[in-house]
Amino acid sequence: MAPPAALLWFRQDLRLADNPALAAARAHGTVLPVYILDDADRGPWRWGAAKRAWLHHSLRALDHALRARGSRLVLRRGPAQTAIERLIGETGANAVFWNRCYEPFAVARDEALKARLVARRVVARSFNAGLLAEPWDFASGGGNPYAIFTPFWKALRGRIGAEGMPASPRAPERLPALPDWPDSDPIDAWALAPRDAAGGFPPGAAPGEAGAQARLGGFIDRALGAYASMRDRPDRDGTSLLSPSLALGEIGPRQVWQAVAAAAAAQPGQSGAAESFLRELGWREFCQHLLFHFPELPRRNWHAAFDAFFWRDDPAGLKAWQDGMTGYPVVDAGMRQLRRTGWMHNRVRMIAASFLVKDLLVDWRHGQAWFWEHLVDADLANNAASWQWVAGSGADAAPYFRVFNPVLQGRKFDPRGDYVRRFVPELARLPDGLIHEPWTAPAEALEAAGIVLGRNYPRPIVDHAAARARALAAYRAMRGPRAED
DNA sequence: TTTTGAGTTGTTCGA
DNA sequence: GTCGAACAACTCAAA
Repeated sequence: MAPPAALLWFRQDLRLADNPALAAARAHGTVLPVYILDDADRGPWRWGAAKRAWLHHSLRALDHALRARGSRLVLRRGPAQTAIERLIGETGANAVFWNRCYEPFAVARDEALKARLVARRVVARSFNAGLLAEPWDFASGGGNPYAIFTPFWKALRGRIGAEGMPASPRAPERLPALPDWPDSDPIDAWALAPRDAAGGFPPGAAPGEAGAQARLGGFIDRALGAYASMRDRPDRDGTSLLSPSLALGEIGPRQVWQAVAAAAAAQPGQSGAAESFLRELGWREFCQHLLFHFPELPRRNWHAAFDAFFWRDDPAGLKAWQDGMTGYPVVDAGMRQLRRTGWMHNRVRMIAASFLVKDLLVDWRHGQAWFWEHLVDADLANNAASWQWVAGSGADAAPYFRVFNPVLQGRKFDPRGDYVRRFVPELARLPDGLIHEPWTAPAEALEAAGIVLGRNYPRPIVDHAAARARALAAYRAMRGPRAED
């Protein structure tokens, strides 16, 4: 009789290397790799279209890699607990291994599942593959979760510096096949990548573990040295573009850390750049930390004072923002990059988010929902924490009076307008000096560029100076009642 | 317990 | 054109 199988439940860890649950499953016995499409568990935070499309290709890549090792990926859908118990019944598996997820629903679900499995005498063990440090790993001196990034980062950075990074398990070379494979859903039946979403990925990024590794290596060779300055330039390929891979665990933060730290050690001139990059990994950790300790983060203002904020109901403005038709070129370029590629440069995310929240005074949750649907790297913690950061309602957030000026930001970070030209082609023929504010262009310049404002490119839907003043007034009004106490 | 220093990413205004 | 200050208080983290 064949030894009982260990179920390896893939979740947001779609890789074979640096996968402690896989290593444990393999040590236990024959491995049954399974992925469960758990929409039923996720409530309102079912993954959006862009991420589902990425997931489709990532699962195919994972199955391919498993088959190259003599195994395969079994696909099931439904509530995870039902799917897992059914698989145990079908195969006689006596163990389940997984790497932890930290969204509130996942924590609750996995805890309940573990208790249930243990009661049935099934081994259930979980591991950390997704974070440098887990949310319960450390707290501030007072015992509270960190709420400010810098002390959080000092503590995390200091610990890794002192203790080093635990070694990552390697990808197994072979994974023995089961004598009988349980049924698997055909992936096409899941319709994760409908035709109109296909192909819309950022150039240079490829789904799957191998794609993530290639991207990391290329980034370190090509862009790490200049990261500190070039990371802010949407017109350059200066970022790692690893966010979609990190979001699904095609690569883990420890792998990224180790590779970047090794590059910095080999070339000491890069250590400053490497530190600034590692800091961004730190922000990812911080966001996870915040969500874990404040599960309401995607729904409620972290600063309760913002519950009294007066958001405008502006469907037309929201639609113009979503469509990349605000009349502010850098905002429109970003929003169109998002629709077309499923990704937006970080600097432009801030500019576009600031525009929605401060220039239009639209509730940050509307922006959060749009990003959730359209980002291939959608991550509940990053998305919620970052929108609240921009809105000013979040932990360690931008001060309310910090309102991005889309013209100045465009001139500063896209100085030649190359980024705008790529995504807003109707402006491509405007000279560099006018491309971030076409409404100020002389009539002959517009004519020469083939632009008729209001016809083939919109006039600004709000006047930024007036919108800024309105935003500051709205924030003052929010604070006002407290001042009278 | 109290105190002290500090806090990702900006903009505008006036000297 | 450049520079520093104001913008607003508040809460967190650590001593």
